[in-house]
This record gives sequence, structure tokens and C-alpha cells, in this order.
Amino acid sequence: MNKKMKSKVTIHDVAAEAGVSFGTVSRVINNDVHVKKETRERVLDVVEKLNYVANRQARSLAGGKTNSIGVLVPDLGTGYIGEIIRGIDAELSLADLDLILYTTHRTPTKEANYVANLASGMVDGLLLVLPRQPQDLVKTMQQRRFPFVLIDHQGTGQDCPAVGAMNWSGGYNATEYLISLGHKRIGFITGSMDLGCAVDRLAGYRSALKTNHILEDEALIYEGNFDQPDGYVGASALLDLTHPPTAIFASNDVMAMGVMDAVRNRGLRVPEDISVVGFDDIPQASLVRPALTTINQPLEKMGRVATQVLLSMLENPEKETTRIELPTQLVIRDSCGKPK
Amino acid sequence: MNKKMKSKVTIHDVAAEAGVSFGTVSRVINNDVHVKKETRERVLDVVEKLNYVANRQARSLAGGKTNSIGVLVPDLGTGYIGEIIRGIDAELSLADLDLILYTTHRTPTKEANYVANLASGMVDGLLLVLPRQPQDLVKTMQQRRFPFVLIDHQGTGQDCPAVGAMNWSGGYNATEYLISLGHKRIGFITGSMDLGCAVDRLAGYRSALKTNHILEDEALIYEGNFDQPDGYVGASALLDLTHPPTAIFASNDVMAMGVMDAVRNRGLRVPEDISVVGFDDIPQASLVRPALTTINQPLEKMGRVATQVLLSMLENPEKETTRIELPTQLVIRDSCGKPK
DNA sequence: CTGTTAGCGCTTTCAG
DNA sequence: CTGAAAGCGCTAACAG
Repeated sequence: MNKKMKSKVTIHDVAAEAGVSFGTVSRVINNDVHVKKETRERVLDVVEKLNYVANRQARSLAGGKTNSIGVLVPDLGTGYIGEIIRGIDAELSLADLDLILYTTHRTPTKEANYVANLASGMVDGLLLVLPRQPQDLVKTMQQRRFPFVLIDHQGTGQDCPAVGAMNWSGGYNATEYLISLGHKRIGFITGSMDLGCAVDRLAGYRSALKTNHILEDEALIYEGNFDQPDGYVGASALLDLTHPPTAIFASNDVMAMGVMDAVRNRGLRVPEDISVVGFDDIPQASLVRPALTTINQPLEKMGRVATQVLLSMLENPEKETTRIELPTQLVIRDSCGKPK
Repeated sequence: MNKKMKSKVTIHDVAAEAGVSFGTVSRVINNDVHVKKETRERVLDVVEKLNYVANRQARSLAGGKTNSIGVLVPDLGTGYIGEIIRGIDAELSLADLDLILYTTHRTPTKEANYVANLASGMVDGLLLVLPRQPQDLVKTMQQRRFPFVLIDHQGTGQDCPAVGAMNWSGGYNATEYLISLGHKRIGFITGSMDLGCAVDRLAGYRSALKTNHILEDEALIYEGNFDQPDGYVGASALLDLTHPPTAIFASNDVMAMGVMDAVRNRGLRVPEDISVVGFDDIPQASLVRPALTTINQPLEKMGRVATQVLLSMLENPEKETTRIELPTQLVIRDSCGKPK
């Protein structure tokens, strides 16, 4: 409502108002040392007065940084991802970086597409949560020397920065807990076996059985996909066995809830008739009744740590690749008991 | 590993390879009609071959659009926001727009700051979820004529685009349901009363009592803040009354869960001793035991609709401001019964 | 139909 | 210490 309705203040406006060249303004806002203190202050005053904010597009185009990092997630479904994002978000806002969220909706094409796009100037670095087909992407990014960190996708044998959880020991501990309760026939519902974490959890389960001299029965292993219906269907199949399990260990909490539904729908009770263990410890796990005994994954922390790793890579590109596995922990609640 | 390790394919590379000027390439990728079919195909081939992806920064710098819209949320906590974001995300990816997420962590300063930043070139439009102090922001954006839509914050009397849910009728219906069950003393735990939705829910509650000739008792109204502990503390206070309620209606599901905990901790049962109703119908609501009777808010849909409104504003800036209230619905589950 | 020419707003040399 | 100049990659007129 004043003189100009231009609404967009540029570096030139500031320069004019402060009586310096726009190059100087650029130096000031980039904290370049070579500016007389007095000049700096004058410019800063004008910046304040005019309410100037640098245009990020221009800044990044000109070769600077974008000050934002991209987060690629498969979806926003279960709260699992949400927890990770919270960690990322917390760490990012500490560093005053923006977060650009990309949802692939589980389509590898999109995944690849986004990576291409992002790595081409949109963001300074990329955080990939649970990527479906990391091989290609990783190759692309590595040859472009683009900074990225994988979250929750280890065990693919690739040498790249990643943070995840100790899935193997989680699988091992949950199984051993069930065994300690007296269970001998323990059903297992796997996750998507193309994901490293799913493979590791199964391996942990197998190992615990072996350690405790319990013969493995392939019939007790049902291949799921990490979705709730898999838990339901899997549990139903397991319960239909002529020699059914007395406990079921699902590779994630969502499936474990499906398992509980299936158990109840047959008139059986958790944990009196069937013990159920999950994996993840998503927020709902403590809410369902009976509260779910599960393996806690430090989701929020994984997000934080991955972000820290990425930021340190941004600062020091030469650092060697880090792989971090955060500890998982058995959380005993009410869904397990002794076998009948 | 070939000739150039440049790694970044630009419009010029494509032009050179296809033997045309880069202006022509620009036309092709922008679907300009004035290109010979043959030329177009040749260019497209090269694009494919070189794996060219337009640089968004440059594109937006030159043309004005950023092809991304900003979403401002208070936090990523309860899944409530997550649902809304899912709707936004779905609609946005349909339109091939990117989503830039900003978390304010409930600090009004940040909120204002982001708006200033964003409105200055980062994004083409803004979606504000549950803003804390919309008044100032709204003014800023309106005078900059910057497109935005408020989500879930009506009733502040401002004339601006917004989509929300019918909070009043939700409050009314839940209360009336409880009354129909025979309850006469119904406790109410409010949300943050600086939020329009919280005010409306309370008004709905009051109105239902009045319609049914039940005398309102201020002692039965506890002021909460939408957080779980408020439900616990509020319910405890209500239950301590010399003449306690037989049912408690919490202004959101999270608090309702706090209520259930409080009830149980006193050795009382839901719904036998105390009926509980929530509001929102977040994913956990159907998971807790007893499953929570609540008012469904079409969260995901609110996100979708708000996005559609914003997109239509982007297309046609002259359109008059739309305010949309989506219907809420009573979802009867297992947390309510007749009063003892 | 297609090439050419200005910038968009900013970072970076390169000279003073 | 500071100004001037050269782009970053692309879109949008403007000429042919």
C-alpha cells in the first residue's frame, strides 16, 4: 500500500537502499569476512527494514546450496515412517535446513525419477527411507557423488552410508523370549523378503531356535509383506496347521495386530491360547489390548542419526562411508504367556 | 567414465545432440504446440537417451512457478496430522507438484517466519494445518496476494479460504448419542480453546444438552489442550466430583485414551461404569480396547479437498474465497453403554 | 515452425 | 574491502 506493490524484495533493492553494490549485499548475507563492519551493519539494517529474504531458487542456481534436504519415503501409512520423519525433522530444524518430502507410493519408477530430479539441484542431500530398489539409485547417486544416507535398509551388501536397527538381534531376542516362556512351536510371519531388515529378522529367529536346539519347521514360516492383512492371513494359515504353533512372531507390529484379530476371530485368546510378538514398537503397540509385546526399534533416533550422518557428509565429503546399526530392545507387555 | 564427467545434462546438451536450438528443446518439454512433429520426436529421443531432467530451480527462476507447494504443520505427533498430509500428498502427486514440509513445533515465531520465507518464492502456494495464530499470517499472505488455504481452523471469523470439519454437529451428535443411551451427567473435556474447532465442539455439546432439556453443569466441563495427559487429569478431576459423570466426552481421541486410562486406574470399567467418547477417529481409535466410539473427521479428505481448493486458486486467482466444512460422523464402537 | 535474445536473483571470480 | 561482470539452466517474448 506504499509506493511499490512489487511484494518481492531482491538483493538489488537492498543494495540500492544501502548504497552499495549488490555484490556486497551478497557477501554480507553469506557471512563473507571481507566486508567492513560498518558496511555490514548498514546492509543488515536495510535487510531487516525491507524484510528481505533470499530467493532460494536463485541462490542454488547460482551455485550455492539449496539449504534443503530431500526425504524419500514409500508412504505415510502406519506411523512407522512418521516416527522416522520426526527424528529427521528435529535434527534438520536444528541445522536450519528445510525438508522436502517425496512420497513414492511404493513405485520404483517414481523412486528413480525423484532421485534423478532431486540429485539434479533440488536439494543438497537425500535421505532414503526404506527404498525398494536401492541398487540402481545408489549407483546413480554414487557416480554423481551426491550425498545420501539410506535408512532402514541394510544387508544388501552395498557399501554405502546407511543407518538401521539391529534386526538380527531383535529377531533373536524375541524368539528366545518366547522360548524362555516354554514355547516350542513358534510361528513366524516374515516381512517383504526383498528388504534387508526382513531377511535379518528371519535369520535371528532361525538362529535362536538353533541355539536352543529346537528343530526348525518350515511349515511354521509364513511369507508376508509387512501389511496388516498378511498378519491375518498368515496367522489363519498357521492356526490351520494340524500341529499349530503356540506362539506367533510377526515381523512387524502391523502384522502382529492382524495376527491378534485372526486369533480372536477363531474364539481363541491372546495371550492365554496364543502368544503374539511384534516388531517395531509403533505408537499403537502400547495402545491395543492386550498391549503388544514387541521389539522396539528406535525409529525416531534412526531418523536423527541418519540426518547427522548426512550433515557430516555435507560438511566433509571425504569422510568414509558410515554404517550404523542402532540397538533394538525387547519390550515385554501383555501379549505373551506360557503355552497351554 | 566416457568423455565428460559433467554428470548434469542440460537443455543445451540435448539441443546440441538433437541439432536444434535450445529454445526448441524448451518448447518440446513444455508441450508447446509450435513444434514440427518430427523435430519433437527427435528431441524426445535425445531426452530419453541422455536421461535429461529439467532443473526445477532454473525453471522456476525463469518462469515464476516453483512447482511445489508448502505445507505448514505444528508437528508430526499423533497421526492426526499424518492423515491430513496423506490426503494432501495424494492430491499433489496427481498434479505432479512437490510437497515441502515445514514443522513449526508449535512456535508461532517459526510459523510467521516460514510464511515469510515461503511466500517469497519457495513455493507457489501454502497449506496451513492447524495454525496457532492465523490472524497475522493471513494478513501477510492476503496483502501479498499469496495463495493459501487453512486446514482445520475455522470459526475465527476471518474471511479466507479454509477447509475443516463440522465440529459443531460432531459435538452435538456425540452428546445426543450419549443422552439417547440414558446419560444425564456427561463430562466434557475441551481442546485448546484458542482453536476454532475446540470452541465449536463445546458449543455442539452444550446445544445438545439444551435441546434435550438437560441442565448444564459447569463443573462437568474441564479445559484441556488436546494432549493425552489432559484426558487423564481431566477424567480424574471429573471422577473426583461428589456427583461424578456417567459418561465423558473428550474433544479428541488422544485425550479420550487418557480418559480410559484414568478410568481403569481407579478400578472402573469402560463402558460398564463409565462411557467414553472421543473425537477425530484417528487410526488408533479402532485399535484400543475397548474400541473407541468417536466422531469421525474425514482427515485425509480434508487434506485432499484443501489441496484441490488451493490448486483451483492457482489456476484462477480471481475466484472468490471458498470455505468448506466436511461432514463428521458418529462411529459407534465399544466404549459406550447405558449408565449404571 | 525455429533461432535469438533477454533476463529471473544470486554466487563467484576478477579487478581495482 | 568493494564494484563489475560472467554465468547457473531455463522460460518467454521477438524476430524471422
